[in-house]
Amino acid sequence: MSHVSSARTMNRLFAPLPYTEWLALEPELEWVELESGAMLYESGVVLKHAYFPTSAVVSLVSSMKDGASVEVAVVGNEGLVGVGAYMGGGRALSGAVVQSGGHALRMSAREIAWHASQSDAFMKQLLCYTQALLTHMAQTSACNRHHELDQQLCRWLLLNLDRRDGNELSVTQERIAGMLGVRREGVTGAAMKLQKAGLIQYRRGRIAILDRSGLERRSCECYSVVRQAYERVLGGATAPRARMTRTLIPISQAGLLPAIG
Amino acid sequence: MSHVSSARTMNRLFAPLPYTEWLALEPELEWVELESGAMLYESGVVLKHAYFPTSAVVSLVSSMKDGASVEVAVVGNEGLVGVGAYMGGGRALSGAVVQSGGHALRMSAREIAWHASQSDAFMKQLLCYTQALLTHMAQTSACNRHHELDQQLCRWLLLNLDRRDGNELSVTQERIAGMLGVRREGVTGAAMKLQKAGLIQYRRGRIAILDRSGLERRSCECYSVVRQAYERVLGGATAPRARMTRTLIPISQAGLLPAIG
DNA sequence: TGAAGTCTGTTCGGTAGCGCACCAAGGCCG
DNA sequence: CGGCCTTGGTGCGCTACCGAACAGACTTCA
Repeated sequence: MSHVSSARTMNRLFAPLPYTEWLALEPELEWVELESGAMLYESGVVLKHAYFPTSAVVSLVSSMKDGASVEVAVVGNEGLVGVGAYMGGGRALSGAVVQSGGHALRMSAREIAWHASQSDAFMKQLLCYTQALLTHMAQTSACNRHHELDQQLCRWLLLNLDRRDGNELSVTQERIAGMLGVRREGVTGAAMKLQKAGLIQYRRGRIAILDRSGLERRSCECYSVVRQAYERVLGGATAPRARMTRTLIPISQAGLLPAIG
Repeated sequence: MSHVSSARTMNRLFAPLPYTEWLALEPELEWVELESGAMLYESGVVLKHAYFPTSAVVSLVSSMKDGASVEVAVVGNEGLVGVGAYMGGGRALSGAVVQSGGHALRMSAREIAWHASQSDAFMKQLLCYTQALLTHMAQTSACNRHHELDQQLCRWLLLNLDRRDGNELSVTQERIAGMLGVRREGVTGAAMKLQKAGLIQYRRGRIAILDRSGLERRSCECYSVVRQAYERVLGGATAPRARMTRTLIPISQAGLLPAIG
């Protein structure tokens, strides 16, 4: 697995670690491929692993008995899925669904708890991320309550775009509806508004973003609040992923990424 | 301040600490009185203190530019307000409003960060609480989206009751509306439903709970999910506060608690 | 006792989103 | 090619909640 040695640059939590501490973590990391739509775990279960997405994007979802659900946060290569693994209890605080297929590094819950307790630098990274996650969740909650559907859709698209390559998302309106906690028809309506405004283009499970800054303008304040929360906590080198990776050589990822979808 | 020595039993986070670690923390704790309605801090500011409520109850609130707001969690003597103080960044992730007046212990942000890094047991308590808080926030978010106002009101009343003495809350409908992120009139309607059902009695800024188990039945699942999250993480000794304190000698608190309201 | 302020109850029109049912258009596969 | 499944677009009645305005009731304090 020669990929693992480059993992440090592919999940941003690892980047600031001293080299010696990285060496201790590396043997515990395992590459996994996450398929779009897969459920990593359900709320409340005992966590076996924590996942550090590299190219994948994962949604944290809170769901009710009757099947209704809402996304409470999104995780890309700036964070990890399964914070419960090092916070005690070791249980999942919400469900985790792969929003957009790709790769991740995973570490067993036991190992991550152990290494967090041993390495101050690693723990600091985990805690900083968790704090940003709290902000993310709080803002999402307020946004769901007060803002209109098309604004929420803008926020959702932007937060997902920032965690992916390219300017297209492979997602059905049905899935988005589940994340925003509304009906599919509602998303249809909101998406059409954005399409008529020339911001996006929708075609059967694929959304192409035509005007990103237009989306940002149309979005509510929540997007930038959340984004700033991550930037503040993770340091300056946190430009949106799309911008970051555009300057990378795509070949290094060609071997990792199958057709996105 | 002879009260401080009893603080260990009055905020549950301290209870499980080894005695020697408690001795290290105690000198840093300061009693403060929190007045109902006071804002401890606003979202995003640099935290000066973290607060460990004893008899007070504090709401964590996410608010938008236009003044709209939602409560994302409630904190009583099972937790602390200002988790950002030990998570890096040191900034408030949300606003904090005193929901119900009373007392709290506070510690400077610097000291709490320092002691958390020094004491594994203390850090464990903090992290366990933070995990429960995450669950609380996730569930609240889903509840706000999917459940009806009178169910949400039940949840809100119960979560606040569990963190207070007695079976009365001193709170205006206006304030509740701000917490649930709805209009005051909506709360009036929901409260009247509950009153007609014989569950509560409302009179000008005071709600008396007439039938607690009825409220629990009428509430959505969210109340019990949240409550179990705290019980699981904080250990078995986490009966609702109302039940717990009914068996305590009230004299020890008479000196602390002014007229509630 | 009276006036001012606070809190709750009520009304009325407007609207965003729900639930349901149905159709139309891709895309997939035999 | 034709059938099937998935996905997206539409219409319609309904309900919960919004926005604003106002009246009544309780509390406080002069």
